[in-house]
Amino acid sequence: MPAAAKAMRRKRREISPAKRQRATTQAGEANIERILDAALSVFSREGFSGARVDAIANLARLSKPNLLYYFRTKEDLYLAVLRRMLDTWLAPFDRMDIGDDPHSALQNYITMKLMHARDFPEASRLFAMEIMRGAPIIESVLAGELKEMVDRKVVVLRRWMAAGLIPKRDPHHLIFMIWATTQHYADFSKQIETLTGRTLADPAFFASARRSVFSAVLGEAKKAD
Amino acid sequence: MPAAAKAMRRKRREISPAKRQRATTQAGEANIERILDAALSVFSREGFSGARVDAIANLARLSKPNLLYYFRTKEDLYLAVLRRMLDTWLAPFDRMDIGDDPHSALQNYITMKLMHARDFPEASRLFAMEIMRGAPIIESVLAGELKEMVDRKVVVLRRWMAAGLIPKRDPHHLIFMIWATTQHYADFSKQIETLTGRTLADPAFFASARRSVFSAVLGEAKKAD
DNA sequence: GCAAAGCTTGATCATTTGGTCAATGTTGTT
DNA sequence: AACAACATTGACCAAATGATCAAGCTTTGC
Repeated sequence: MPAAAKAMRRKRREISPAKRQRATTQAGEANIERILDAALSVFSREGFSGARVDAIANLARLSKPNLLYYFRTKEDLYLAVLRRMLDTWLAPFDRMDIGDDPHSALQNYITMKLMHARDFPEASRLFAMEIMRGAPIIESVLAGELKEMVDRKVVVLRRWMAAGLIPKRDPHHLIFMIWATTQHYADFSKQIETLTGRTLADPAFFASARRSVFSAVLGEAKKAD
Repeated sequence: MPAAAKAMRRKRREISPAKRQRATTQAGEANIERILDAALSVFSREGFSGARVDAIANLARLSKPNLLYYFRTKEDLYLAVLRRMLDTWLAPFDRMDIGDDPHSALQNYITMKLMHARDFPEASRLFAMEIMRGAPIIESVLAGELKEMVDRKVVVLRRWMAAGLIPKRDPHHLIFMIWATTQHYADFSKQIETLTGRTLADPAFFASARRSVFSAVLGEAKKAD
């Protein structure tokens, strides 16, 4: 392959809505699902460069050329996985303030994030890796969609604080604290398990982690829960 | 190279004390320093597989074979970088309780961790990546050295809590919270900068981040500072 | 001044790996 | 049945990349 063509293909691509790969048959749909699952698993562990298309194909019980039939390039596949992950990542945040009082809104969000960390640690790790790489792919999402959401939440949080409903803090740091603490249980689960011998899968451990984050975010001694 | 020999070389190696690479001349020493710096930079961004020896060599202003003269293999280099990083990572934690009252001990540690996040974000990211990969290399350090340290700290924290000097919490979660929140500012700096337009390099932002972590860990409204 | 030890490099290998392609199989539709 | 669209694969390619090596260059110690 001529170097120029390759460079063209490798040109940074933004995350855009559809561009769905092939798939018409029901078998095809199922394959795509399996590929995306496998890809998430491998990418989140090995990173983009470390992931081998071959390994993903095997995990999805497909031959390599067959995988490449559904996703033309490794990068296309990576994009698809990222896009899918972003949806589940952004949705709960967007839904945060819907109703209720500040306390339950925050508690619900934290609980949801922790459940997410417990049930989809790979997605969390993939996100972390992408950010650590400098977010070359999802930069636009961060600066666009996510920033708008955050700006909105900041307004809400300030309102709550002004009304004395939650402790006064810098709203940005508050948000980062929730993200940092909850995602930590997914991203560093290996370390946590080595040090404590426990996992979020253990309900008692989940509960204590939840309480810990609650008290950090909402202040001391919420007897609730 | 025969596949068997390569497999042998790639066999998992533990982190052991010395095994210093070459270097006797002062020029050699300087080169090794430059190589390690460059390697940290590249590894922390691209991961082990994504990092190209060539790129590291260039960054260190050396030819690729010259770099390989100092570190026989890419893996040797990765090990050396990890080992060096672990030292600066573990030391402050080990020093945490030396004197003073609980509050200043924790405050000092948090401040130190935040400074570390500000000044050596690459080291933090490398650590994060290694853990997310499943810690294949530093597993033994986690289970050995680090676990012992943590166990000791947990005892101290419990004592402080029993004496009513700091709020009662699960000590493990407290430690994780400090790590998660402080390292978040290094590992996710890209996201933070995109969302807030600010960096820990900004003293005001550093101070507010510090305050945020303080109040999360030590409870509300420490009027100090 | 000179040998020995350390350092540097251009050229070159061997392997890995993302990606292609032609040929073949399978499924669904009329 | 037969045609078309979709799916699958073995064989293969070209580029990237970790690693080697012989030959030359510097520095150090005596």
